[in-house]
Formats: sequence, structure tokens, C-alpha cells
Amino acid sequence: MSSAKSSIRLFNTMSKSKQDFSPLDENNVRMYVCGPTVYDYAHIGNARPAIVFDVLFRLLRHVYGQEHVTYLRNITDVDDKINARAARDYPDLPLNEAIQKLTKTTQQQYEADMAELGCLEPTRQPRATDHIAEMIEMIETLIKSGHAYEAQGHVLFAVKTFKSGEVLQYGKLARRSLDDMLAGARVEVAPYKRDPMDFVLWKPSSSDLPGWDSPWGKGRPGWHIECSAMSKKYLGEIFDIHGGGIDLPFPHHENELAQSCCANNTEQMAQVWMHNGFLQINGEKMSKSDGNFYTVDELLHTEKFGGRSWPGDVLRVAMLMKTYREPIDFSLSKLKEAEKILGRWKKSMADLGLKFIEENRTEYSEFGPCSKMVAALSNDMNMAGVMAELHRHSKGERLHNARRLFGSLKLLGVVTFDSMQKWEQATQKLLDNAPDSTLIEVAIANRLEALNDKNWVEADRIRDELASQGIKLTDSKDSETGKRVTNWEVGK
RNA sequence: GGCCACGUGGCGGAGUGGUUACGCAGCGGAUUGCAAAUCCGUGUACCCCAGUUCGAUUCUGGGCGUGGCCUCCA
Repeated sequence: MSSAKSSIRLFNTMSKSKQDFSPLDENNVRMYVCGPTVYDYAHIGNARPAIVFDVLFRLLRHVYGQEHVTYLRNITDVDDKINARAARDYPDLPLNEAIQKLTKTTQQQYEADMAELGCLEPTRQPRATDHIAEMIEMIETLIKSGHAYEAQGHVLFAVKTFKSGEVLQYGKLARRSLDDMLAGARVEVAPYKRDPMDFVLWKPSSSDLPGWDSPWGKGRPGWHIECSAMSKKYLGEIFDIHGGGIDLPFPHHENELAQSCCANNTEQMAQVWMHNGFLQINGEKMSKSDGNFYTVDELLHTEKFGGRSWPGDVLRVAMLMKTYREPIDFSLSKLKEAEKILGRWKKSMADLGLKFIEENRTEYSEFGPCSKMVAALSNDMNMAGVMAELHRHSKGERLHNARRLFGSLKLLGVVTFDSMQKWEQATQKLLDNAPDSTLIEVAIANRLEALNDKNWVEADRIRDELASQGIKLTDSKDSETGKRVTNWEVGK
């Protein structure tokens, strides 16, 4: 166990290198991941961080114990996009009610989607609007300590005050100097900013927008402060892992880091910063603004992508076929390959002797993952290594292989006892719905007779007829006698 | 324009200063018509140029290409 603990290595965006992971408190490993802004269906690209960090969550639970990992994923429910969408979708409701309704249903949809993709619920999913008081408190602290200032109803964070000694810290996560950022600035700078890069902690709300009373008048928080306030409340001033998409290092995480360190007077916010790569479609980033996206719900429940729907476990495997930091080209061939591989894994488990019937449930819950697979996973979630181990067990010949395969797939969140039970029952159901099996046996016997007579035409006629009823024949040879043995199964 | 990442066999996708995963597809075989299923076998690939080295796909420099960030974004 202790060797496993010390062997987790994670790529840290801050240092741009893989580092040994050692939690601040082994009894409470803490991870914060930036979650969805709940104004619309999640697309499959939005699901990647949920899946990637779910796998990490599961690995940490495996290594440190289920009760010793805290995983927070926030729900952003205050945002200009939400306001706009609520007004559009519920024009007859008062805005506050419309927003309530929109954010609530969107969050439920998100949680349902992620569950279908095999993701565990995080330990907590705090909502921004439930933590306005904590945000205001942190902003006040920042003003008192000179890191923030009020200007025309806004409160702004002064980026140049984020220093360690005399060294400017702002920009160190994204590895960008203030000059670099200014050179590339594409937005007009508000005149009341002391520095062009200063960002909003609090902004005024007009009467037609959601707002909360504050020392600076009725207003609403800026985007970044919620994560600083909520992570502090539930995880402490410094925690272990902070994750999110590769678009977040700048500005979101850079700003969170600045706020948190300045408010808490700490040198760091998280030990490790992790970022997942994007999904691409035809080589371009999948994004809502470009319109080249598929929602999780569409993939699961409609035939919009590739003319068919896709099970959650297939989508999950497809997503795990590449290192989390690299982009994935989301394509039909990828999903097909994932489905084929996953089908084979399931079949091998059954062929090697696993039976997902109730009396086995307790015994099977004890099956653990293959240690080499855990080792690969511990190496910054090296999924290629993980896949190789899964394939190795899938091709094994012993019951042991099946147990390890099940244990490994379970750890990855790809299968559960229940999902395998359903799979087994579905396979069985196909058999039950097939035409009378004695008739099939007779047909097979007739075909065999025809084959022995070298009457190929008649033999093929029988086979084709069965095929038309969805019965697929597979010929093999008995290893003892050398005689032809014909099995049948119900095809798709 | 600035910053960052990546560029591997038909495709997907790891990794390594020398023995070169894994998967998909293909090909050959087990298989005594054809097919399917299964199993076995089969692939010396690493963008270009220069440098370091006994030796580079792996290190260094330059170039080209692709993608991302610099504005809301997973």
C-alpha cells in the first residue's frame, strides 16, 4: 500500500513537469475541479474533465481509501449567459424564477448525463449562489489588505499586488508576463482599472439582473471568486489538486490563484494543477460558439451522431483511449473501435467463467484491479499502459484473468456488477426471444447432413434461412474427434 | 504578434540514448466448398535540417506543419 501511495505521479501545469504526488494529509486528499456553468446541455467535450477527474478520484480512493478523499466540483449558477438564456427560454417568468428554473433543470441534466457516463458523484457540488456571503467576505479581506479596490461600483483585483517578496507572481501559472498579455490584448480596457489586467471581483447589477446586497451596493460576483471562496470553505486554504480544462489556466485559474493567495496570505493554492485537453472535430476545437458539438444527451439518446445512439460506457472508453492532456479527435471510427474493444472485454469475462448472478455479487465485489494497470494509471494516468494491461487479461486463459479484468474495469468506472448483469441478461434475452431452439437444432442437423453429402447449395440455403431469422451459425472443429461442431447464437 | 503544446507504421495510440508496446484494419495460417466466430502468425514507423554522441525517433538548436490560449469556453 505504501509503495502505491508514493508512486502516484502527476503532471503539474505550474511546473510543467511530472511530479511525485504526496498529499498534504493522507487522511483527507482534496481535489477541486471546475464544473459546469449551468445554462445549457453539456456537450461531450464538457464531459471530458468530468470523466478524467472521475478516474483520478477513483484512483485516489483506491490508494488512500474511500473515506479519505474529498472531491469538489462546483456548479456555476450565476453568469451573464445564464441570465440571457433564462430570459430567452422563460420570457413569461420573472427573471429570478426563470434563472432558478433554468439552473436547476440544467444541473439535473448534467448530473444525469455524467452518471450515464459512469462518473461517481463528487463528494460535494457547491453552487455559487449559495456562497455569496463567503465571496463577499473574501473580497473585503482583499480590499483591506490592499489587493483590491472599488471603482464605479465595481471591485477589482489589482494584479500587480500579487507578489512574493518583490517578485510578481501574477502570470506564473500561465507562464505569461503582463507585457505579453497586454501585447495580445483584444479587449478594450475599462477606464477605471488601475492596471489593464485587473479583473472584476464584484460588479453592479441593474434592477433587472440578479443581484445581492453588498458593501458596494447591489451586485453580483465576478467569475473567478466563487472557486476561491468555495474551495477555501470546503477544502481549506491550500489543497492537493486543482483541475479543469486546458482553457482554464488563463485567465480563470491564474485569477483564482491570485485571489486565494492574497486573501489567505499563502504561497500556493493547490499543490498540483491539472488540465485536460480538448475534443476536436475534424481537427478543430469542439465548442458551442463554433456549433461543431454534440451534447452528451444527443449521443446517448438520439441518432444524431453516426446514425445511431451510443452507450455511456462506449463513450467513456473512447474518452479514455488517449492521454488526458492531449486533444482527442472525436470521430465515428473512434467510437466504433471503443465499442468493439469493450464488447470483447465483456465477452472474455463471460467466456472465462464470470457469472453476474446475485449469489456472486459479494464475492465479485472483492475483485481488485491488476497491479500493473494501477501502476500505469498512477503514472499521470497513462491510459495507453492501462489499455495494454486490459487487453492482456482479456486474452488470458484463466479465471484469474477475468477477475483482474473485472476489477480493473470496475476501478476505471467502465463496468459495474449491475452493468455486467444487465449485459448478461440482454444476451440471455436475445436467446429467449429466438425461435424454438429445437427447430434450430433440427435445421443444424439437416445442414450437417447436407454438408456430409457435399450438398453445398442445400447447406447454404439452411444457413441463409436461419440467418434471415437472426440466427448466426459458427462452425468449429471438435479438438478430440475432428468432427465439425456447429454452434448458434442470436446475432444483432 | 506573444505564450504553450503536439508532429510515431494504412488508422488510433504509448514509450525509449542502442533491444522498437498495445489496439483497429490488412495479409497468411489453423479450416477439408463459401462465410462467420475464435485462435496463432505477420508491421524496424518515428515531420525536415544541423549539432552532441560510438550510436537519436528519443538530447540541443533552427525550420515547417497542426492545435490551443491571449475574450465566454471543459
